[in-house]
Amino acid sequence: MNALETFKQLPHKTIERLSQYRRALLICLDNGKDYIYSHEIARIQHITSVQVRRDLMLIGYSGTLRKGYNIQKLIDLIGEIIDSEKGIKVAIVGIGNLGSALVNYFTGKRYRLAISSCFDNNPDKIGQSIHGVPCYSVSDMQKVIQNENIEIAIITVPVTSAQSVADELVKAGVKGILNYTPKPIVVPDDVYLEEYDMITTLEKVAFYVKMQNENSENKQLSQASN
Amino acid sequence: MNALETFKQLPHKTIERLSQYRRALLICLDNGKDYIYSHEIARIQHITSVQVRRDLMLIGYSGTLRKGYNIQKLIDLIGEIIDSEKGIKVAIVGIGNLGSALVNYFTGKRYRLAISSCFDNNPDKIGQSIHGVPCYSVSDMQKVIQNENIEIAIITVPVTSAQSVADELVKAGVKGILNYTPKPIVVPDDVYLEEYDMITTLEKVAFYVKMQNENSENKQLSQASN
DNA sequence: TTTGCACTGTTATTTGATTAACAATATTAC
DNA sequence: GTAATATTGTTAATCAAATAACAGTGCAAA
Repeated sequence: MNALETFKQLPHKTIERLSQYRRALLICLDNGKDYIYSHEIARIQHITSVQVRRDLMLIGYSGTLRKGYNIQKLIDLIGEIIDSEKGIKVAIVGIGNLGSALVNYFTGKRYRLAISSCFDNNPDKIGQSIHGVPCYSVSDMQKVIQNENIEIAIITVPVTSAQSVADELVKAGVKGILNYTPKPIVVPDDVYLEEYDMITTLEKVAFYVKMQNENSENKQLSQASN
Repeated sequence: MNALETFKQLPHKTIERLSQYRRALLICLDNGKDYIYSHEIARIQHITSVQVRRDLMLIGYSGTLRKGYNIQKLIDLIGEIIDSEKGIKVAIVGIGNLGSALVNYFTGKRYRLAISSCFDNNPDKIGQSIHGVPCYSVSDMQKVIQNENIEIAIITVPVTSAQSVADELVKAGVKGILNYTPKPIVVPDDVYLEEYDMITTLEKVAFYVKMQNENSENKQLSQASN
């Protein structure tokens, strides 16, 4: 089995962690560090060192016994796995607060992912530059995406237009979509879709906080009755 | 085992889906629908109907054969599970674009979760109201959180101050933290922590897009050689 | 009736991810 | 040189989640 086949079968969670390892490693490199132990990476990421070693085993990287992993080499290998050689262009559709936050987040970083265009309906924004990224009208979206060869789109429009925007993006030929609206969208199988819903996450936190509160109330009650 | 114990053991993923079911159900209710089948819920959420029925089984809700689930009752039950009777107050720390987006997202909705305060260092923002939510100085954070009895905080500050903000929040007594900065933070065990990293998600999408591209290139190659 | 159908509800199986266990070995301390 | 130690690397076991299989049942149509 060649490298491509191996990488394709990496667990989804491992892919996520590799991205996180790399960011931690880049910081370590900046701090002048050359080698790092699995338990150091683990500590930064709040996971176990076994998990780290297992992930690195899966990508076929070997460290040096009692010396750890060569940071630069590991960064390079992770890059080989998750980056595209030619780079990938990303568009953001919907320049509200969330859209602006994302543009701001990503631009000027050293990633192989470039936010190359953004789209909105607001005439005040069309034609402007958002943190250095040109903003176009949504009506020009298909044209721009094809001309610029944009492969990934992030949807941050109001929930009501999420599906229609997604449909257009698919027509324009994007290969991956990241949907930040709270409504699930439908895309063909050959378009990779990732969805994230902030409300759900907050409600989840609230649930576990509630559970803990009820827990400690119960404890107090049972203590009082003793 | 009482209801509390049952709910506490629900799978994390089920909790997330319950939050999503409820939002879908509220929309159905607004549309004048009374009953809904598991496969209808499944279709909206892009999951299988078995998954839906299994989740509802876990929370002990029974539908009516050949009629489906009573939407209002199901909404109420989900509320009993994930909402706190008294409501929970939430603070947002860091009113950049992402912070504003979140305030905007949550306020005025019918959730039992209220964004009651936000915090920033920028003097232009302190004392102002952000989408109707008062903005205080970070230096007053502990005081405000305790006075207002805020239990959950969302961190959207620049990554460099994430940990120190978290430390203060813990000292102030929050029970749950949602960290949107790309760096993992450390909190005591009794504080529920949820972290989300947009860069990781985008890199993950990029990875799968890359895989698909290489896949189709290979296919073309092998077709060409035939 | 009674037969088929369209649902729900539950248990069993499979899959995916994490954790545990431990073998292998270079380095250090003595 | 030898024993102890700290590390990596791999396989085995466990845990969590999703899926499959199917039993149960009321309604509708014949």
